[in-house]
Amino acid sequence: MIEALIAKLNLWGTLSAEETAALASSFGPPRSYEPRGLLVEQGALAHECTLLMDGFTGRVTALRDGTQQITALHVAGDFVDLHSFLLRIMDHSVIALSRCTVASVPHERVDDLTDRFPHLTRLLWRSTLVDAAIHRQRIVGMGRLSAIQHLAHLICELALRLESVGRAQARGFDLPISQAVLADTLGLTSVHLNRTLQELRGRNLIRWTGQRLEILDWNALVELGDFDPTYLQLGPTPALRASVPDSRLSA
Amino acid sequence: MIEALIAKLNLWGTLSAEETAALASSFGPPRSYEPRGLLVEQGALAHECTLLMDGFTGRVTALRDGTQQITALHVAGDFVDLHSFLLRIMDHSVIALSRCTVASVPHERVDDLTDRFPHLTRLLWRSTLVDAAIHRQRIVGMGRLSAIQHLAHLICELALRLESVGRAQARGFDLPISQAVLADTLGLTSVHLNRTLQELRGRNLIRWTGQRLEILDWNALVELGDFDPTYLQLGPTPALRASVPDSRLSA
DNA sequence: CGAGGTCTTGAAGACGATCAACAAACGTGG
DNA sequence: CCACGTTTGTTGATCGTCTTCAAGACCTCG
Repeated sequence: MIEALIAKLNLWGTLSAEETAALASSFGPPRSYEPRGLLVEQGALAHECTLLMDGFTGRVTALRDGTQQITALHVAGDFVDLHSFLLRIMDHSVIALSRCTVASVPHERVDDLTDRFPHLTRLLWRSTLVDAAIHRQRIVGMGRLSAIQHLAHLICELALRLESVGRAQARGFDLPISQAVLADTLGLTSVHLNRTLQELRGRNLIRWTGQRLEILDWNALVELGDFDPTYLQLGPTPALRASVPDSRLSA
Repeated sequence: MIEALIAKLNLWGTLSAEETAALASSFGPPRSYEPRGLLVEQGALAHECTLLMDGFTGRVTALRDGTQQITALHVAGDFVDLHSFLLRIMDHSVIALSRCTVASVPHERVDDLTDRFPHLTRLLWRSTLVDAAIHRQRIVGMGRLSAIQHLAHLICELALRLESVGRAQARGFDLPISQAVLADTLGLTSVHLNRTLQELRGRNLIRWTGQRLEILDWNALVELGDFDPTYLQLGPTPALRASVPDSRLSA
């Protein structure tokens, strides 16, 4: 269950057997949430950090006027609130966007781990830095890209993040979330997101039927969204992607 | 010079004399930049972390089409690229937005500090988590607030961040940056930012003549921008703010 | 004094929001 | 297995915020 996390951390700097064991043994029993389930509440005092093992969750901040903005999407292997360990009071909620399963580590345990394992600490720290880099891409997308460009960018990002934990293939990935969620992520209305999605389908770049999002033209998506995967820090360019035929060139 | 940083870290968990000394002695000599000066380049391999001691810098990501988005503003006491220590290759540039002075720590030195001082490590880590929280507020602002609301929010944020390092008073603060910079930060055109600024001035909320930004009605700005300072993690509500008369109530 | 950057203004247009209604899909219980 | 209510997806028409393009005023500093 937590192999996704271990694999992710190992991508950046190998964990010793001792570190791996200490980390793996820190998690409590897995538990599940239904879509819309609340994992952590905005304003609450956190006392544990939660790892997403399967499904999708998101960071949601609710506005006075009743609207909400999703500031981050999480995939398997992501900590949904590792920052709560040092920030304690949550500046946003975390909710389930699909059926999902998670496991948690008490803050005292993280404290202990960071006291004993500087190397592991740096790797955990690093994972929060990648979160921040992803935030920045969202800012760029909202500030300087059009709706369709930003959506293309987000799809590329999700594809690579999911692929890095074995949850996506070159052809596509499961994305069992609603259009409304995607709209709240991109800062659009669900009406406009729907139209943007149709545009993307009309251009034969993607297909998205219920669960499965199929990528029909990876290179065109990358081009459209001005997508540069460097910020995801996934190491050497994933082999899979490199082998996808450039259908734009052949078109 | 680096007291701003020390003070900031001490806000969250006191540093021992040894930790303070080790940190303080890690910085190289101060150096200065003129506006538009390039501190770190997008795509470059970083080998040191830079602390801003005075002035303003920003994280800039350049788009293919020639536009740019500023994803973060830094004030005195902020590390401009602490994340480069663990991410190495920069996903954005850092440029001077005003005349400013900085000092740097080699990555090896940070490595050494994080090996020896777990507590200090957590405080440094924490500062990057606050950066991320600020990113999230920018996302919320761009996604769900109007231009004038987002601008009000940003002004509130800058006021508190500057105040926490002694660079702002209740009446206002120096903000020697151009409107174009502010526009790139909020994801607007400079034309529209200018008009939004005039609206804010017209409502008698702020005055901004050259250098000095004067806050005429703090409470109205907070209300307009839906500003909740929790995410800045500045500890107990600053006394200064609490003592500002509520001119909206008295109006 | 000239030059470049910054600020300001106007007019027109586009992208996305809003409002409203309906269709389709889903899960649940009768 | 169908009936039902609820959530999700889709479409149309209109509106508004912000963009774009263009030009001119101002300002600072060599």
